[in-house]
Amino acid sequence: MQLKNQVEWALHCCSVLAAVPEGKAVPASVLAEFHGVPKDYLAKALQNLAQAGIIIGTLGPSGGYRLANDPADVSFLDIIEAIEGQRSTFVCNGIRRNNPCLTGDEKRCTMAQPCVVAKVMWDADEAWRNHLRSVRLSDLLKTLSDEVPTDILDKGKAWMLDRC
Amino acid sequence: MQLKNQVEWALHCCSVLAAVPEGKAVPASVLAEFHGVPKDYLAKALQNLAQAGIIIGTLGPSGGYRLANDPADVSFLDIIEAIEGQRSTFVCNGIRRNNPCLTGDEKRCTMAQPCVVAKVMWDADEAWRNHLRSVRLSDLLKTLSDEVPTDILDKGKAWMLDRC
DNA sequence: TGATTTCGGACATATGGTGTCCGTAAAGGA
DNA sequence: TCCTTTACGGACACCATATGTCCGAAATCA
Repeated sequence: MQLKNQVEWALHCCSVLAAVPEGKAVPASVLAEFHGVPKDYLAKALQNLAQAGIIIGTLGPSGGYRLANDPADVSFLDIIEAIEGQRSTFVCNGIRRNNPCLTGDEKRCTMAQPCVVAKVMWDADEAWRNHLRSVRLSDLLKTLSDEVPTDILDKGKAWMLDRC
Repeated sequence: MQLKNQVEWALHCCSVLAAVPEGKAVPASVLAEFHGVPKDYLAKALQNLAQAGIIIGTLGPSGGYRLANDPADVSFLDIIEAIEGQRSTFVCNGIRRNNPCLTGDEKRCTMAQPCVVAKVMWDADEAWRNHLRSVRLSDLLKTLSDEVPTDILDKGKAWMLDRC
């Protein structure tokens, strides 16, 4: 069980878009070159982010992507769910139903209430999501400015502004 | 991103083994029929559980599987990791390294400290695991005896004892 | 000895992640 | 108006993994 590589790309791309001056649009090709990932495949991930309303794509020269909302309003979970979908990591196939020593009525009675195994798994998923919901892009930017040398951060920004 | 079906099967199998009288061994074929899943593929999952030291397999007639430890000492996480492995759901491919506007020295400096994006993701994984670590097979048995009608539970136990 | 069981490997198939390519439409500049 | 740039959407190929099946070997017990 493993998240797609696109999740890592999407998180880093959103981090970049949050750091870029408001109004500037960054083309997918620039984001791809900056992160060293295949442009066409990254484009798919960016399309998903756009469909989820996290970023906005504009056409034509000087077009590209920009954040749709304030970085404080975008959580890690928003970005991850835009790429991975919202379904839980655990799917209950209801194998209780296959119990060979139950009558039809008893099966219906059993299946009427949720599976206790599934409930534990779904609670764990909820703990995972709660943590990811609590971290916003603004928090990420703050941590970055605290932990990464200023000149390296500025170098990246300058490189980015130079081509959008 | 989705857990294997084998995880569901393994959890339900361990639940059954925890409910069976001590000393009794349940063959893989019986567990497969009880849950209505393919025997040969379930056998692979049970082998993983055995290698992880969660269950013990004994050969020959009247052989089969039994729990290796007290149900209070077996967590959901133990079972899941035996099937899925222990690696985190998020893998950091270090795309920071690909930043095209950094010198070799600056890349080394950047990569020296952990990626802040990855740290958030790993913390979320840890929250997931902490919840699964906190739930034991004994808790599951207790919930089952609370929420499932006694006659249905007994019917299953009788069916199981009848063939092992 | 023969039946039963786990164990381990080999193999086939299905599904989904990864990556590429192409045509279309929209936007801006010459 | 024409050309370039961009996002958008679909189609396709490739590959890793999940799923499922089969077989032989070794161990155990009647």
